[in-house]
Amino acid sequence: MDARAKDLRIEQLRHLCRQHGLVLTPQRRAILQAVLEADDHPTAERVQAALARRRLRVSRATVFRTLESFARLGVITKACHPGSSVRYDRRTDRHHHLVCLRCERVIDIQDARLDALPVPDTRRLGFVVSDFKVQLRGICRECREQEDKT
Amino acid sequence: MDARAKDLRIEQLRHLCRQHGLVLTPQRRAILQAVLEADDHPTAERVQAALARRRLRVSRATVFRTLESFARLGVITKACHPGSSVRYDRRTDRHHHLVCLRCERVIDIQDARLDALPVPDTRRLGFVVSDFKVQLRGICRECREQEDKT
DNA sequence: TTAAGTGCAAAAGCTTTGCGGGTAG
DNA sequence: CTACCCGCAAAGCTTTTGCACTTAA
Repeated sequence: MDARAKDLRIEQLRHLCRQHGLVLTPQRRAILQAVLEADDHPTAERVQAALARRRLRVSRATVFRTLESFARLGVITKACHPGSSVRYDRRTDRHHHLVCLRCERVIDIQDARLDALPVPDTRRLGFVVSDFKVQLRGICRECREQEDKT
Repeated sequence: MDARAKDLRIEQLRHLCRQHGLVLTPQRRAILQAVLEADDHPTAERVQAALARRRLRVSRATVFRTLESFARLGVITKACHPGSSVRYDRRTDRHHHLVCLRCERVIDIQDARLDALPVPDTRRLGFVVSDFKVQLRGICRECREQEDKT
């Protein structure tokens, strides 16, 4: 993600914080930056590790609390995945995911034809759809190469 | 799920076990039955609770191990979801999900037009797609009603 | 019979919570 | 000033592991 886009997102965060009576602390800013720099749908733990690499110590509790509140604010989203720890996605725009069933990696893809899919009517279920996402499930390159060796 | 369909799935499990040198133990059979009877993409813990309701005591470790190996065998699948514990799906056929962003509930839907989606070419990424699934994200009826109260 | 599976208990990993002290606005 | 936020540490979940005992085929 380029610097310009990152600045915009920080600006957006500043706005949302003001709007919701939250303080834009250095920790919050750093956590958002770390997520924006990750393209691998990181867990809280990986976000903390990325901060540590930059010599920023932020407590584990703060990382968890902050990511959760960012997701509530809509600055970032939660990625759906088959594993067992929450993963966050820096993207809030429409895109789709390749999900590796072996290593549980999640890879972003863009595809105009998928964006145009016909959203079914879910009103009779009382479910209000705000967005959609296509998951293409399969095996990633790395996992296939690993397999070939055995 | 009707009795006939359940029997077929147990038969399928027997086959797969034989094929992979696994023993079809009473625990494994009971765990599969419990998953087949659940329509809510249960966690390991909920599967164990369902067994307990039927007065079947199966250790936690066995439930975890077994669900994991069922998913590897392809008797059941793992559901992708935004939360923090693994959830299993009794369905192995193509279908789609409504995901509630508030309570993280996952609801199955069937839709022929979604089934007919144009799958993009991911070969240049080295990713081999075996299946796909559409996630419609939004807020479920229960969560909206809850919200209206406040 | 005997390889494979299970239960148990402990360890390991993930997430939340309560609280006292610190800080932005 | 004052509400909000952070770090810490402990508690609460979820999942895995090692090992001795049991059992299905």
